[in-house]
Amino acid sequence: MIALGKQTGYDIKQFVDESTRHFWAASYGQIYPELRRLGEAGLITGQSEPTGGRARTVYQLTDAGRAALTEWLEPEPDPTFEVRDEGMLKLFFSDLGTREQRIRNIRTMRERHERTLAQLSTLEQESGHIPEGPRLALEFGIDLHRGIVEWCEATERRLADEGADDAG
Amino acid sequence: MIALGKQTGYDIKQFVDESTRHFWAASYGQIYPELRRLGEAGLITGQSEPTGGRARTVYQLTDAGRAALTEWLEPEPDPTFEVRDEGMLKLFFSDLGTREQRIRNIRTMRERHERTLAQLSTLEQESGHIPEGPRLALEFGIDLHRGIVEWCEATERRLADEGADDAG
DNA sequence: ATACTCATGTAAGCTGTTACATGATTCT
DNA sequence: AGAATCATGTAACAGCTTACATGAGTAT
Repeated sequence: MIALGKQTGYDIKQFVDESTRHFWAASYGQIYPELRRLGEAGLITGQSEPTGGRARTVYQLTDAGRAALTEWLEPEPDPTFEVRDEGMLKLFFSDLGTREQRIRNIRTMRERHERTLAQLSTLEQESGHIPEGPRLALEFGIDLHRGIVEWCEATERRLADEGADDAG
Repeated sequence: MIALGKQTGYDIKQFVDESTRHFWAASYGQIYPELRRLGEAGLITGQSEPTGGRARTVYQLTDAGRAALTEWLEPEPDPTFEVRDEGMLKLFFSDLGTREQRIRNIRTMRERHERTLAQLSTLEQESGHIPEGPRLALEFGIDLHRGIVEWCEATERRLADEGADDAG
């Protein structure tokens, strides 16, 4: 983030929340201690640059930091891909509930992903020039959540049809 | 899991690893302490049923446990959906590296999701009768990872074409 | 014999969230 | 005057992983 010109912990937090949040979130409780650790490790340096009487520390990469970044950029054979999906967990166990509950659960999932999709689409519209990396990540997110919404729609229809068969 | 007939901590771990793992993982370090806590809360009871000289505790739901489960099954308005995607993070920052590195990164991502897809497909083939909930979760996983693989393929092609333009 | 599976559990540590505390500056 | 934003930071806790320890039963 510092390499992209984000100077302060606050900057980084703002940027994470409007960019990587959907595939890699971060909180102040992570960011500030991490800046301290990166400083101690000699990968970044911080200068105090207050705005008036307001404390403010701006960071830059050191040579060692740039080298570490270059190394990190190299793809690894088995990158972390972890998901925690509460809606899917409830769907998995939905045989223990009612049919109607299962349908409502999928609807709730769909609405959740529709909200995320709307956020990402807004982001896409609002952003003017955007570097290739962030643009690919954004397009990926839109595709992913659209795909999930479509899956929910299709499944809702299927379950509704099966219900109609039962009634008829 | 106990409601689905998984009796021991070991059982639960095995089952998680072949079913919910891709959207909700769990380790022994979570499972055994959680069984103790659920027992203390009066939601489950455990009986010692050794197999020969091998210690073994089988669990069942109490009435309170069944009630808690029924309540949990009800969908919540904003269910957790969290992703940690290291490949996407590297792609996001890929403007700081080389074009060739970016392409290799997407390829690595694709291979990672192809492996997951293969696992899920095998699971689908091998499983005979499977309840609706788990079946929907499995189909979702297959759709999701296939979608990601296709996105990677399309993006790899696009980046390769752009590279060809530059060279020509 | 040997390896694998069944089975239980914990200690140490890492990662990360939530909530709070603090206070200056800027916008309305 | 009051609200929003800029800015830094921590304490307590929640959640989870990794690695280890232990040992019986079962298949090759």
